[in-house]
Amino acid sequence: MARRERSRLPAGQRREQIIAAATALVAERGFWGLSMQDVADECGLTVPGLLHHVGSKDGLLIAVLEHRDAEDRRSLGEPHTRDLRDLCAALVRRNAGQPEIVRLFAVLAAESLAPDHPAHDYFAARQRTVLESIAALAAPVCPAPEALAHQVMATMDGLQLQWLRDPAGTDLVAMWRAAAERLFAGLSG
Amino acid sequence: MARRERSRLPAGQRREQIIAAATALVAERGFWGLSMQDVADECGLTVPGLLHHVGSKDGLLIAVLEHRDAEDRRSLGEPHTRDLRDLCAALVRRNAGQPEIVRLFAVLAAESLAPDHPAHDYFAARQRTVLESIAALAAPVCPAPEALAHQVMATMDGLQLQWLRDPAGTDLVAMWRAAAERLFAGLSG
DNA sequence: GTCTATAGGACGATAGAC
DNA sequence: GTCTATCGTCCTATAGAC
Repeated sequence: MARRERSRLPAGQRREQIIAAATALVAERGFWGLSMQDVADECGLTVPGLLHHVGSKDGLLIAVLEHRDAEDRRSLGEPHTRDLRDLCAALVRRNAGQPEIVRLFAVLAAESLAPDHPAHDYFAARQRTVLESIAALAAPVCPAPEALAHQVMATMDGLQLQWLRDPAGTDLVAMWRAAAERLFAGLSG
Repeated sequence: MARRERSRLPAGQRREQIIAAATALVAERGFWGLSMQDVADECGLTVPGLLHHVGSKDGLLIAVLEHRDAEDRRSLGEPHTRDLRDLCAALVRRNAGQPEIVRLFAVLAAESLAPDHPAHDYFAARQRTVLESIAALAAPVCPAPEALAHQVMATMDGLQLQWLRDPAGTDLVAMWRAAAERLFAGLSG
């Protein structure tokens, strides 16, 4: 990566730029493999300049994840007002258009299994809420909503990994369509 | 981790010890997060002593993966002589007893999405062969064996991630049993 | 087969000037 | 808001003795 031009920016813009650069680099290398130097270079900053904005390397990761959450809330609306089948399809369609974000989550989800990873608690909480949301949506039409929730989440995560590993030879939306048919076959809804 | 006693060992035993230690540490931190110093400490060696056996850090990872492959071949027998449903159940049962190995693969599978990761090609090839094996087993009893293969692999990988994140609150074998019912419901076999 | 010694960097973070 | 300078630590890898 070439070092960019240096210039003075307002703090808000600079922060956005930093988060965008860090998102790409964390998706590529994970958190353990991320270097502040690379992020700084990408932004046309020195490392102390970068640290002025995010405080520490952990702070940078937290900023990235919080920014993602805000984006998600803005774009997805109220999940509990939708049908489970439609919600999943919409989610898959959206993910198919932003492989870099999907990769960010895939890499961090695995890396953060380690209890001392800075995103460990974040991903533990995320798993709980995702499973609960799916189960709540499935409850009216399924006799075992928790079991279905586990399977739905697993299928989405697993298919995404396959797709990220072979984006050219693989169609995420098509794979999900086929999988959903089996997943939702017996539902009364 | 405390530094162990130093002693001279035959090369074969030392290699096994190194691979065991590295397996645990890679599962914990991934490859980018692995340090040769930690592996050496765990084995009661200095870093140059460790490098004498594995050549380089990449060489250590390759040794770990090759050792896993050998173990798998020894323990699983000929996969194509079995029924798909039974094979999956056996695999899940086995994985439920070795969370550390499952974590090794989960972490490396995500990390190795990066094209310059030393295990990138390994995991790309692995995905191809796993999908082909499942599809071959499914072909006699399923009209769309490739689609089923994607879904079976995705479900196993995804459930394993959920289980690793919450081993106490989650039962891998039970989750798979419930999922398999939906997965294999319409099969003619 | 294992060591000591060391090269040669990269790392995250801080202090303080501007 | 960004810099220079620097600290102390960690890293992989090599050379050569034993």
